[in-house]
Amino acid sequence: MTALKERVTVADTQTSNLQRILVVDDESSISELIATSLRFVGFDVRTAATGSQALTIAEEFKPHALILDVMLPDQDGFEVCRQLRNEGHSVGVLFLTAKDTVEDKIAGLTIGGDDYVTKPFSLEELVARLRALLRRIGAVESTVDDEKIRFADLELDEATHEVHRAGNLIDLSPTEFLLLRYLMINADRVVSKAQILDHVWQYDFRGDAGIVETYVSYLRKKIDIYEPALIHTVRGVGYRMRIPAGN
Amino acid sequence: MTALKERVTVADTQTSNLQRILVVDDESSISELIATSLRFVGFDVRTAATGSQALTIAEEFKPHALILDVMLPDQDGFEVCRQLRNEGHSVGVLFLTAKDTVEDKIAGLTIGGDDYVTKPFSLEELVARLRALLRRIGAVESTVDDEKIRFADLELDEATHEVHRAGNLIDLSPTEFLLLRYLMINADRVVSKAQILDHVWQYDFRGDAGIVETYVSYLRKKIDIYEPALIHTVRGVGYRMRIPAGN
DNA sequence: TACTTCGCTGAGCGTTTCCTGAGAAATACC
DNA sequence: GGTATTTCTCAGGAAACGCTCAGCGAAGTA
Repeated sequence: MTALKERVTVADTQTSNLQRILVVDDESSISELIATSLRFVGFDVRTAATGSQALTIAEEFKPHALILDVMLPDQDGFEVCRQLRNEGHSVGVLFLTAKDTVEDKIAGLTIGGDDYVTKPFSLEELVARLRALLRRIGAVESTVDDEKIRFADLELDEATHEVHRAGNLIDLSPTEFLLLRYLMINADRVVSKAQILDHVWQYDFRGDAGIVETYVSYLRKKIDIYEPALIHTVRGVGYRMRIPAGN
Repeated sequence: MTALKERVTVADTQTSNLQRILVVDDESSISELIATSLRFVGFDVRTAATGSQALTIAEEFKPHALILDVMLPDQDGFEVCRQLRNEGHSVGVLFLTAKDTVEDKIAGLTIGGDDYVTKPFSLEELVARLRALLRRIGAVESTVDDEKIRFADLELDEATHEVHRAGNLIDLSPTEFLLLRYLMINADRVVSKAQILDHVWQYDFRGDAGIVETYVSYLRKKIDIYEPALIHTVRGVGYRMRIPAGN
């Protein structure tokens, strides 16, 4: 599951064999952000701004999963979900909620394999959660993908949130975990600090790109105390995971 | 009986080899909640809102068991049960009752292998009771399942409600028991506090997720006074049962 | 070599997350 | 009816985390 494999050119035909995701949010900036990101990693994406629009599009698009804001102008996300399922569609739903959404609105969401992500989120996390959801509801073609990403002697397990290097368990904070995940997915490619910021940090982060340096530093102290070093900086460009060549 | 084995992709065909459960409740929110949850753990589920509808569906669906509200708009659950059995169907029935249902209505229910659960219930409990019922009436293909869940030197017996660690009997309250059960079923995976709340607590619980922390604390004081500690918190994500690696 | 830019990392601080004890309220038990 | 158990809330404190900043070193440039 490398980035290269994911970077498929998405034909906008109905009959692609990609996983179809319907993104529903009334803020177009949000839905476009998500849509662009999902298309880039190989999903077939449509967007809707209202609940009724979502139902109409779902009718013919037949998405494998929905990313659904709970706050919509016409009806709330739960209602959309209910109607959709009453019509027999068995889609997974990833709800988007504000951080301060009253807890009892969220109650029960995780029962059927659905999940929720609070705004503001980071794209890495959103995609990871979406993939986990698709796996759970069985919409993925049983890839041997056992929820693990590997590079060299590094192993990152999405289900347990564990990272091992050369057999040793490594303890990472949530942000460190997301950063490492992003680097590993893009192994052998250079990723800029701006890219990292856009994917790993929440989309409303307004800080300096210098924080990436700090977190790369943290990571190196945890995973590159082993030989050989895997995280390499490409001066003036960004960072790159790679196995150093013999020379 | 691990969570992974339960996480079967549910084909929506009539002729699956899954256990068939008919859920009968006039509140669609309840029946949908139950149906979703049961489908997720690998049952083939149908729902009905009235007694007569239940009889009609049972005719062709031939469920292995019913989950049946005793309060239905047209006739009461016992009557539905009686009619069904007069027609020769030998299904197990798990009744749903309000907490204040007069005891003598419930009396005698458990004689024929049936059982009842009071509303509001927790999904963990409902599923556990349903499984026990299916075992009793012999509808389950005699899995070697001896009603015990084991993890490391922990042993949880569903039949006796007893928990042992390293041979020592451990006394748990009902909620502690359910929580431990949920953690053990999902051993080696991270479960979020939201997931725990949705599965272990009653569906009408409207409190803070902080209560999960409290109960995890109780559990630790009872089962993790032994070495090694099995309940681990994954900061920012949730909890996880695991045997600490040697290193 | 001297200068400048870029990146690395340790220190510090405010915030969040988590743990746990104490006590009130509800429930079950005798 | 009274007692014990259980459930739940709350709040203090400890630890982890996210982030900023500043100083230092390394890499590029003239």
